[in-house]
Amino acid sequence: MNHWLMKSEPDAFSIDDLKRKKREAWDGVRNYQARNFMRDGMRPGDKVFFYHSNCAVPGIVGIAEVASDAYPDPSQFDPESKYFDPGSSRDKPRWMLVDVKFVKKLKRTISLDEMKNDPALAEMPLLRKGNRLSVMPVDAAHWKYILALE
DNA sequence: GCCAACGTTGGC
DNA sequence: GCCAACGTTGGC
Repeated sequence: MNHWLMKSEPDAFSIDDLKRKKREAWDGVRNYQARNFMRDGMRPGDKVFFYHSNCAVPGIVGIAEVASDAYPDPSQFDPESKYFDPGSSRDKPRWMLVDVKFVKKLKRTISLDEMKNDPALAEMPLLRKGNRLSVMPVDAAHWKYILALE
């Protein structure tokens, strides 16, 4: 089983939104590397750190679980959607997504600041300078370590 | 709101 | 295939 981290802006979709809806199609990813992680790396049952970005205290706020295999992101075909991609087609869909389901909220936010200041986490992809990926893998060791911080 | 660090696009 | 221009992400 693999572990992941997925970013979301809480103003757009927060951990509380996922808790309320229980399950959500993770649409709108328009980065090839992030797509490849979802398409090629994720399997149902994989665990996910839910990360809030672009907010007062960015950090890990909860845990989710991959709830489907990857399938074409419907929003790429919808001209009304802001995620519409005229370069994609139903024959050859460019963008894939997975469903994720709510597992739990952490008792507290494991903030980006805290992780940045922890030498044990220095090698996390999340903390690499300039990393803007919204979907990325998490080492099993880092996963375990962060859970213990809660 | 600013801007650094990217990724993508398109002219050549 | 290079690279300048442009758009986006996301911390601050």
